[in-house]
Amino acid sequence: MTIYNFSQLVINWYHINGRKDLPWQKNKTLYIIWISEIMLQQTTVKTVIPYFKKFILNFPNIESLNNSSLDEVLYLWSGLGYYNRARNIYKSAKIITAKYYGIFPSNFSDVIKLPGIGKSTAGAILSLSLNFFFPILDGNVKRVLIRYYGIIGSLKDRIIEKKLWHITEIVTPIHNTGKFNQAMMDIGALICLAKKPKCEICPLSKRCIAKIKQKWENYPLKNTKKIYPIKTSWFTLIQFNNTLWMEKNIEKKIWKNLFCFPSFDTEEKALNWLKEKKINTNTYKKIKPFIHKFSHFILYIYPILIPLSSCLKFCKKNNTGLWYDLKKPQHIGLSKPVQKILENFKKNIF
DNA sequence: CAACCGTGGGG
DNA sequence: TCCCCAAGGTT
Repeated sequence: MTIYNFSQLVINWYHINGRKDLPWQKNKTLYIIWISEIMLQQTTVKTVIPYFKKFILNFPNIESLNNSSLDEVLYLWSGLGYYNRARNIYKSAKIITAKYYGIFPSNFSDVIKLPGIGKSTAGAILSLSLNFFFPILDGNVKRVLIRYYGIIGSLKDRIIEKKLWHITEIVTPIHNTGKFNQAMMDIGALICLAKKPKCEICPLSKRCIAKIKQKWENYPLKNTKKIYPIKTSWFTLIQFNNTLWMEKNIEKKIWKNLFCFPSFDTEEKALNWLKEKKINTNTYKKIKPFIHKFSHFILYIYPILIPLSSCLKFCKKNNTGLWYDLKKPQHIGLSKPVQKILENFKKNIF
């Protein structure tokens, strides 16, 4: 099959079956596509949609982002994960304002220099928004190509990665690049599923090597599974009336710049810290522990509740602590476990 | 360059 | 329940 036929099959399929009504497809400006592409990194469409709508409503353009605070951006990102993406969007808004007069750049070398934008995302932004000729290589495209061409290997293999880039550069058409790229992602997300692909409705099944060999499970080869370490964290919920004490994660790598309860990897450290702050540790109440799974480790969270009868002053470097008001929540970034604890607290479960 | 960076959901 | 995966990029 010629390359022309490959891209033509994909584009023809797109005209009938492709997704054209996603929230970021109504007005495909560089800004809209940029935000959506960042949100969609390693995240499903279903999860992204409500976050995207809320984000665009609050930040309709680069200027609004530039005039905002990082806390406000992280507030709208809370629960979505991979918070570096939000920090990079904020950084990018500053860069775009300073370097490009507030207008999102439209040439590849400028776009890819922005933090959080790699080769594939840069290509996606420019092709989906402006129909520029740039190939992409996301998880969807990788899976479609690796099956269609019957490539033996793991997605983590650098050589496979390079080979796939070479192929996507060849199959991507010069015209209708935007439609083609969208179609490849649609086929990957709706048909060429990781598990149980729907080959019977796939426009590429006729010459797909994985389909012909009846071995889609082997494309791509599965990675050897890793054992994830287990870590523990004691969350100290210091309560005064309707407020809880929180501190911004500065030095911690995880949940950086988000707010969290003072946390310690052992109960002893938590108790010592409380004693340092002259808080009576005889009255604290243990709350049911729960597990939070990350992509690379498992965290056992042990919340302990310490009600105060009078408000204490805490010192935190750079004034990055605050009394979180449950009745009038500050706009700050919160991780999922912290959000869950706050919800339970509001429901009076503790 | 392998490890790091979150979270939700499907099978 | 458990395991794997999902529109990646950075260090």
